[in-house]
Amino acid sequence: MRLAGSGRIPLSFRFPPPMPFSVATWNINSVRLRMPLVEHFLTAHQPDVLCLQETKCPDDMFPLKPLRKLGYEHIEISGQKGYHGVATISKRPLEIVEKRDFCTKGDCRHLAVNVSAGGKRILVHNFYVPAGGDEPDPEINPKFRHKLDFVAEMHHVPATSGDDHASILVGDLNIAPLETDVWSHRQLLKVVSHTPIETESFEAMRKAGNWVDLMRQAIPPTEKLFTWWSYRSKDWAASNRGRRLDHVWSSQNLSPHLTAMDVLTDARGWERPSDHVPVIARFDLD
DNA sequence: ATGGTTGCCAAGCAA
Repeated sequence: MRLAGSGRIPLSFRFPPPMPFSVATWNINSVRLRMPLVEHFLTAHQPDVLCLQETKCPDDMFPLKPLRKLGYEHIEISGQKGYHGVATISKRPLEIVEKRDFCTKGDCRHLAVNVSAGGKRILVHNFYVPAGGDEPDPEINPKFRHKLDFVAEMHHVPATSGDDHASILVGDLNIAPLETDVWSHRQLLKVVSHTPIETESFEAMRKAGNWVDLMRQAIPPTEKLFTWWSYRSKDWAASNRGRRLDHVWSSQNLSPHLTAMDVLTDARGWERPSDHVPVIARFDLD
């Protein structure tokens, strides 16, 4: 959706003109299988930066060539065979900052890069938080324990900012924090992704890092908003049992510059789709 | 209440 007047100076009077900048996030669920969809998405929507999760692709097999051909010449990857994996793809130069091994399990679930835009250095974190298995009890389910530990460690990822720098955090965070982030709050209270222990730690983590939830800045928390629909549904659109598992956050100094938040729900209906859809945050930077 | 699908890679495991 587009935001109405942001209270700033009208575009037509601004000099120098604002610099558009956009960041997208998408859990692609196998980047090699879905390269045609990635290429279509980049061609149609032209984000400056695309953060992918669940690439399921070793680094030496990552499809660099077709992305470079589309003008995305700057690519940082952190992949492994079969599972997990993140990649950050950009039209603008990237500087790798960190691939952090949260919970020291050797999983490829995080990648941080710097990108310059509008006179600012922007630190972009790309995250793939563990799904956590089925049983929402850390005592009997090690995968849920891992998820809680991972989010606890994310409490120490701050939204660093200043006159000349800012931060963005995106990714599949595998938690739907608000009641309107799931199709039925009541029916999902004991379902991993929406349990109180997860949603409370999630919101505490966001506040501890001084992050702004840009999706909910753009789209009122009273509205249902989903980014994921299970494959285990005959008709995902008709039943619409979705969840908001993918997120876009920024530092406080970037949030006033947000101009649009596009959740590409249609992508769930593309041929051989991911179960997640892309989300694009658009900014006008000074 | 249970099982429903997909992708890895070739049997379950993870989601």
